[in-house]
Amino acid sequence: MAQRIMKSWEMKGRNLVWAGNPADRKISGIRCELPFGKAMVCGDARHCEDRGPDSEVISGGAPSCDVWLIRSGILRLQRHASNGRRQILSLFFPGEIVGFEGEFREGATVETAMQSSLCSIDRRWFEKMMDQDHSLRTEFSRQKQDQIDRLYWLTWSLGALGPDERISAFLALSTAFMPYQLLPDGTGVLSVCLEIKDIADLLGTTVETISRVVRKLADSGVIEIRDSAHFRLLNLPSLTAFGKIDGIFDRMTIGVSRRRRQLENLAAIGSENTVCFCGR
Amino acid sequence: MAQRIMKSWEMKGRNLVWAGNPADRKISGIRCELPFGKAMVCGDARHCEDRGPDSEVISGGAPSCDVWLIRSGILRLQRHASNGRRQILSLFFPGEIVGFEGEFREGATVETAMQSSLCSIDRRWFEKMMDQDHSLRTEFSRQKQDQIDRLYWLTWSLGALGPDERISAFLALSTAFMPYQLLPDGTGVLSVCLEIKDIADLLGTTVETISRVVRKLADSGVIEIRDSAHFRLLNLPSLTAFGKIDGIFDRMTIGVSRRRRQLENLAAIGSENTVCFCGR
DNA sequence: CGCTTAATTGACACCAGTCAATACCCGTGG
DNA sequence: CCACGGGTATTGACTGGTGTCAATTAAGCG
Repeated sequence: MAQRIMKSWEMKGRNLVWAGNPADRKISGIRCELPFGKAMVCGDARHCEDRGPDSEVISGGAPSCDVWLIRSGILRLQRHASNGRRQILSLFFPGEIVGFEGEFREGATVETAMQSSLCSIDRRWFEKMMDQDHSLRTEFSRQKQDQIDRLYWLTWSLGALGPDERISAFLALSTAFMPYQLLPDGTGVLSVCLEIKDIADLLGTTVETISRVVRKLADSGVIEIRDSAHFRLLNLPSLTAFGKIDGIFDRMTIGVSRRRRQLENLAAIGSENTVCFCGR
Repeated sequence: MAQRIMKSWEMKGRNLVWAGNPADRKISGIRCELPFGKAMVCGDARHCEDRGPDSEVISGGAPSCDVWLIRSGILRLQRHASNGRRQILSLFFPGEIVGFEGEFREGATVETAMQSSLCSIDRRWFEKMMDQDHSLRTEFSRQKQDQIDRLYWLTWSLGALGPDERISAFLALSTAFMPYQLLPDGTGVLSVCLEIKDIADLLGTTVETISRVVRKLADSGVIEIRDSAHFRLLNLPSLTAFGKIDGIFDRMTIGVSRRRRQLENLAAIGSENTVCFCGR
């Protein structure tokens, strides 16, 4: 079974949907929703979009009239420097809402980092709901806080850690937001679904350095390289230790995991027993 | 007059209060308040504290039962790495509220970066107000957004820019949150009220590099070094250009400036015509 | 005036980015 | 089935910037 899944990943290449939620397709094209506390944010199928990788979602200056809910995939917030360098400031994950409050200033853009399914929500309506519904506010500010935590980590590791430590930490964190197939022996196979260039630009380093560091990690027996996009993590604890995220791993991943689980449950049980507010 | 003020800065050294608001002392020891929209957050004098530099305000893991309003001074959010390196993740300025929502995780601490006046607010009460008062929510989320913008800038410049560019940008930005005395000829004298070490740890570099870069800037005629804490900025536009903050300078400083102005006005006009909710 | 501390300057080394060459993967076409 | 080509990943050689360490100078303070 694990073999079969691996196979499908290999066949589809980098841009894949989450493994383990075949039910995902059940709601595709019908309705996309997200429970926020007791409330439910949704838009109907007309406002769902499947985007290929590197598709622009929010462009710098222009204030979009829509807010976006990520159903699947990963978005990146990036900014280009005049020297041609690009820095990815943040990644956004399924269940998160982006584009509310003009959070993205001139020069910064939000794009899909892989094939993603997005759902547009009317901004006005969302604002109204935010003001009325306490549980929505709670969930939203929790999201915000998660994003800030990630940003804190990135800032900290860019400023205080070396590329090798950052990469180790990222690999460890990836187990929470990329396909990670646990094996019987406790190790697991990580399927990197981001382009290496994106990872390099996120971690403030280069693809060459990543390649070197990954090889060094393999040589020291912490990971095993299956191919350029699949690593078997032999020693996750030492990755987290070397990456200096011992104490904050859970805190940084719990939100993303929870939201993903919610989306999966939603797909599985259907939406008959949930309240649904719609922005259209 | 400008001379007199300079003198007083020199005499008091690094740890000074904002110049230009002598009225500040009027409310000291009586009451500290901050207008949030129509509402007003305040605590009475018993809950105001003057802290010297390097005083711990919020310590990592332990959840404080209080929220803090900064009346004057600057706080720093920092995190220590095991290699002894420290990264400052964010600075907080007068008018800002810190400590709400367990924003600061284990390992991270909030300390005063200079002499600061803080006002403690009851957490429960603040939560209640946040839920009831729309204008307070608006102001608070605006603050949050400002902080995130600053964090974005820091992340971006740590990842994509060199130390010299970061330092130039920081000098330019400093004109908005440190004493900056405009001179008739359009230049101005910046009084750096943070320790150099703090700046180094914020910008992910070292005091030596800062010293070298500052000298290079002086040699190229962009700034003039009066003493180690006072620089005359001869060419602010070229600082912002070299620091790559042309388009975002206003956006990054307007919030801090506005809040400072509000505090000054408040001190000047007194509080007789403002509504006051008190957390105690 | 001398002590302590911070700021500056200098010398050095090394990490990591840059550029270039090679190897690898994968699809195409013969 | 193999040969070929385009693109990506990897490896290598090199260099420059920047952190590190140490020495000097300046500043603050009793």
